[in-house]
Amino acid sequence: MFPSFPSQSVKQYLIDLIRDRFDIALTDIASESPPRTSLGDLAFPVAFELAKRLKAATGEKHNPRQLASTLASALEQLPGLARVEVAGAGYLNVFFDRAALFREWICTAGSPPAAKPGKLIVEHTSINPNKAAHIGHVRNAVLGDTVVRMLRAAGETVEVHNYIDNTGVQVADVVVGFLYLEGRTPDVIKAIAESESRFDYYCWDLYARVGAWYEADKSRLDLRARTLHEIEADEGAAAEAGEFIAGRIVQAHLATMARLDISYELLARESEILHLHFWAHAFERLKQTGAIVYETEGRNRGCWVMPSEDASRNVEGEHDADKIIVRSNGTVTYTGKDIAYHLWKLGKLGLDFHYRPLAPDHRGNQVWVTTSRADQAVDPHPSFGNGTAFLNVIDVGQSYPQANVKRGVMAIDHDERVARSAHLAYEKVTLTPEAAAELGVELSDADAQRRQIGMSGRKGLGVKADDLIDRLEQNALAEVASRHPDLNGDVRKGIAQQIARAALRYFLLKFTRTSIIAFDFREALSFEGETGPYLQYSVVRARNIFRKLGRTPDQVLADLSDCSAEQIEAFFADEAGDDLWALASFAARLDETLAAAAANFEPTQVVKYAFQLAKQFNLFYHNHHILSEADAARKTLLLAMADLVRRQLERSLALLGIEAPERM
RNA sequence: GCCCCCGUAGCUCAGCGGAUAGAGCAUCUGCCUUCUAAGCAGAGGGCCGCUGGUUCGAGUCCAGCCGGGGGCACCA
Repeated sequence: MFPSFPSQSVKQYLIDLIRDRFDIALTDIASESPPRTSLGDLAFPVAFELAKRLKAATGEKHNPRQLASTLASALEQLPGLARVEVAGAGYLNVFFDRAALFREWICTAGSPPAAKPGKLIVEHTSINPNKAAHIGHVRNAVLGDTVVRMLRAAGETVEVHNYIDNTGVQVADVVVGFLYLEGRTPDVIKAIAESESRFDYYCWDLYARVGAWYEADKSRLDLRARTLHEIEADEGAAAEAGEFIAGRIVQAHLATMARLDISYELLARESEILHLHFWAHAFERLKQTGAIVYETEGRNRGCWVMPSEDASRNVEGEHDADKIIVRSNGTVTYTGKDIAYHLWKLGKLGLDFHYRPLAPDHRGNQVWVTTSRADQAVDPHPSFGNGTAFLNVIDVGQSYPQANVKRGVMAIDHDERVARSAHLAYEKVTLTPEAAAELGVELSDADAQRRQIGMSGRKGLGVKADDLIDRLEQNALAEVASRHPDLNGDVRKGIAQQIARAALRYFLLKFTRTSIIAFDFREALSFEGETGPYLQYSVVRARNIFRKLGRTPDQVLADLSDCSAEQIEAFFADEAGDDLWALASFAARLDETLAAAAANFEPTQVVKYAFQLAKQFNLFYHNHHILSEADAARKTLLLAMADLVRRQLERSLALLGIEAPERM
């Protein structure tokens, strides 16, 4: 148990009360936070709803205010409440027993939530392994990683996958660049990787050059097709080069993500899905269940298609709503392969990968990667797959194929737990014209008129993740050095890294998933205002109070038993006491915030809560100089407040993948 | 043509059907001999795109429209 607001128990009591008194069955009732603390801790507009339901049931009109008043007198019997008031046109405002709740919050130490059944498989990052990661990829990874942290904190078992498309067009393009544009052999590519300090940056540039090279002579696209085929068949120099390049770039991506405290349990590679014939198995299943049908006539003649739920949408001359899974030439589409992969995720394929260990991650946890070679397989390995649902963090542009994948999987396994599977779609990161200019991009007139410019790996246009993190760390280091000249270099560097990580993660999470982020350097590089470092700073301030005091929070909290209920009551009594209570009770609302955020897969809700809590804490810090407080009991209570908020703030930050340094 | 997302302060964005719509940035004004000013306080700034509808109550739900972005392959 962590400190929490007892809104659920009050709500349930009201539901029962209404059922007994009025014979009206409400499954859930709305509650809200009153606009001011003086109006109470919880408000229920339930009397309005009740009046409506009573009128529908009996035909009689009821005054909401009167109903609220009836409910209020009954509700006051509930232990833990100080009083209940009726306000406005019929609001039921509940006031908690502050002294009792505060003592409870201070004493609840916190333990993990009860484990929920099943296993969620979260796939995120999944960057094409052919070039350095850019800020858009980082949004994906930070979002996915944060959702994983939230789900785990909410009691879910989560397995984290990073899908490696090592046999796709993008890898093929870089292979074409090395083999044909630059005329390298696989051995020379390996030598370049050794001599270049940033192989991923080299590939970034090369990929852009290949795009222009195709553009200059379209017949070169034949090389892409040939290379892609060789990679898929695992033959020749192209396959060797592709395997090497993808492997190296994946290492670079893992290193970049480690800087943001992001890691994975399994890297699932597309090459295995091909070589281990996942599709052949899935094909049989899909045919058996009738999920796909063979077309003998019409536009899709000779194809296996997944019929649209709504056949009327197949209009002559328009796009076909049926999704082709196997082409008339017998080859399978991406959607088909992805259905096979997702059937594996749910343990419904009847086939498994082989696994081999990769290096441990930055926290020392073993990372595994799939392999198609039985001789490379290492046993024992953790049990991968067999999930009850999958969650895919993929940008919103993939909504249509993702919907088709889920449809295909559900056709075979329509378990309600599987139905929880979802595409966690998020919008892209674009560049402001200013940011593009700073990257040295020449804008066309049309682009200059726009408010945002899309990033393009193909054009080499984008903010590289490591460049941005470097700048953040550099700026943070300069700030730390000026504030703490006494600290040694390594400590300063460590603090700067924590600050940089917080700034970037917070920046990417403060926008809701559906909001396009127009990347602006000034905003992203800021450490002031609504930023990650602001939150860290709040925690550091709270810790500094105890450091200066020379006692630990536990020692101080032991003193709390010396405080009488009357003293705590008095502490929260007057107008200033209302403000103190507002802070304490807001700090107790993390769990309900987390529950809502996890249910919506929306980290922004935690972000806004944490920022709000930090802001309120900073005001408290400013208004109450704790260490100079003369009244011993009051000082103890102020310290207890500071520690309660600090604990909840640190928990909130941990959900966001942010740690507060000891000093900053 | 169909589908999805967005439209809220000068800018960037929050806002579970509920009480007087908020924050950061920017502008202006105060506050460092104190537990760190990466901070705090204050001021100005809003037909919540438009029009209807549902509701005791709509920025929030529904319909239509306007504007911006994305999607609708025998590509991935």
